Amino acid sequence: MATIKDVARKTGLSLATISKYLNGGHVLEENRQAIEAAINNLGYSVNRMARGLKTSRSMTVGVLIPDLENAFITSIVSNLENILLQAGYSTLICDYKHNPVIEHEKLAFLAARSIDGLVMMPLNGCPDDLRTLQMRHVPVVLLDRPVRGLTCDAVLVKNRQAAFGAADLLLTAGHRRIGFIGGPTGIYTADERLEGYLAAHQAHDLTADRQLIRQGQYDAESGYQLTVELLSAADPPTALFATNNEMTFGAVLAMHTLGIHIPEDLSVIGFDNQMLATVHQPVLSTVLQPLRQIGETAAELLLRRMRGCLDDYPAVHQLDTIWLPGASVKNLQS
Amino acid sequence: MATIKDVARKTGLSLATISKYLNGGHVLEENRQAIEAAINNLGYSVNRMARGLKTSRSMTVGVLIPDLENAFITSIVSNLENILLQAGYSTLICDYKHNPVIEHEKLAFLAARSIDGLVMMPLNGCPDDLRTLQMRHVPVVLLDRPVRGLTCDAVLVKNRQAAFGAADLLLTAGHRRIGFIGGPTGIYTADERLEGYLAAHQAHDLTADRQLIRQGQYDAESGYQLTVELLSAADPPTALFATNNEMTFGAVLAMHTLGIHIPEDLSVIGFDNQMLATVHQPVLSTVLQPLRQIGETAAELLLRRMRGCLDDYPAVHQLDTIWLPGASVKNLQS
DNA sequence: TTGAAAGCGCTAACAA
DNA sequence: TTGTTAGCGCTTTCAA
Repeated sequence: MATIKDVARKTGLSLATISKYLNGGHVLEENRQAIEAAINNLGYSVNRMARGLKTSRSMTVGVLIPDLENAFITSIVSNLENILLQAGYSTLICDYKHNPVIEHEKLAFLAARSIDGLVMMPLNGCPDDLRTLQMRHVPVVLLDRPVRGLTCDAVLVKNRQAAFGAADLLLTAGHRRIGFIGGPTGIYTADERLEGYLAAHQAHDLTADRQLIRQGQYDAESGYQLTVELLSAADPPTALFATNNEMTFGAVLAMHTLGIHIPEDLSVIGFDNQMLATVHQPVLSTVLQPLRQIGETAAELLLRRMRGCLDDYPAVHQLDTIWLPGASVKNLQS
Repeated sequence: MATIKDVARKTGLSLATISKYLNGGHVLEENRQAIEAAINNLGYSVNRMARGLKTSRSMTVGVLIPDLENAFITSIVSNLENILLQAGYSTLICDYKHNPVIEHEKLAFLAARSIDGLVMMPLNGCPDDLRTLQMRHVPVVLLDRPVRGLTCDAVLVKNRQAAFGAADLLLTAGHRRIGFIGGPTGIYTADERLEGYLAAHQAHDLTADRQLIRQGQYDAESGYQLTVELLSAADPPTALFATNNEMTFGAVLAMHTLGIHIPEDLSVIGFDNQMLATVHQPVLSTVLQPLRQIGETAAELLLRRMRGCLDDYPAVHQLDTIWLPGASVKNLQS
């Protein structure tokens, strides 16, 4: 592989001049041409490791996510990557498979990789590890949820508002028994979504039957299981709100297994699973997160921080969700 | 950040000894303990860029795929990553969005990143770029399809056999007009799958009606479009075989839009889209690719090559597909 | 605008 | 088993 030395030799200029050119410095026009010719001729390209060693910047951003097989997540990552790449950064994507042990390991892995920044969708979040990173001036942007006890930039969505909207829509359609398939207590998004559901009931001067509120692990299995439980109970709901991507999948699977027709037998609102929503018959009314906007917001925030701008630190963006209107809600009034 | 020098100073040993320890060399027991103590104490970790500069290995593998939002692909990547990570490699994942221009750009990007190996699911494949990489002794493993005119390791599946099986199943069930939703001519997997379909007809002493064979862009839009065309033709098929992940999605969407019932009105066999297949009512009989096995086979092959073993070069693995039995095929005989 | 030279942190001869 | 040393390719003072 050609090095900067070869370019210097070929052009008769010094290392310093070539380096200056490479880094956008000013060089005499005729030298510029000579350098460019030599570079093309030799097929030279900068050795990133040498540069990184010298500058102690890797031009790499770590991306830590719970699942690489979830289109909801990878869509965000794809948008992130686009923008970071344009700014000259590579992304080192790691997947912790919803496992807090792996989460910690991969965070250590990324930290040892001398990343210049980190975007993370946390489970536990490993606040100590993140704090260490921040102390080394590696900016961190959280996705989807904050980490308790950690001051940090974050890009979130308006979970409460979204869940309120969904429940309100069902209540307004005359439903009084609305099953809620939620995530684990203590998980930020799960708590927020449940609050929104409860607040909608209050707004209608109603109290939700606690029996209708079921909480699982935010995975397809518990979505399935809880739906079966809810629907086979003595006094089943007339509507169901599944509150994340996986649980929506599990819930729909359960309804199919039970031979339940949507929306004749049961009205349904889903969350995030756009593919399922559109392919479902009828189309599933669904709360969608603004994946593109989440990715772009996070990327731009991180880039700003990596440039050293801490103006609005900590910035917590709360984005609006998107309503995908379907035909899975039956109006009981009409 | 602590360096190897700090560890040397703290232990009173030389740089070389520390380096040897770091790289698995033998060191006196008491020195070992001293080194480990110092490392913990200082929070030392190897500077990858310095090491890479010296060894000219980045311990990074490039992964170039057409789409990061496709669970069929990211599932392979996830399995790949697992194994490579265990072997100490990071993966640099790039997504070219089914765009040959971006494909070329990202390949250049990866090449400039001094990757130690490349796993690629090609569109054009950029044989010249890949050849350049190979000449630099960067091993390349192709996924899903070979690149014309390039000698290269590859991990493929038995497309012909899978398509033969699907068509044979429909023919055996008494179907004589089987719509084929295929990919573009010239694309390896598309050609192979079409051949399998045709061969099954031959095996039944039948000739497929050319009107029933439609070829699109392997995307959801053409899957939708071609299905609409096929079903609104004068003499529509009684069965349909969609031959990739996206087209299966498009086809199912089209049937729903047209109000066609599966399998009463039309028998259907899909490809790859496991989520859709299982959530569909009834479950869609589907050809699945062995995602885990593909990822693992590719990772192990690449690791072997990166270790310098070229024993069986070029190795072309042809893996068996998996049959997901559903209830979407109606038997016309009974 | 250009050049000389030091040194980033590490590995790998080679010598002891 | 341990230590000395050169140098990987680059950036960046500092001086010219």
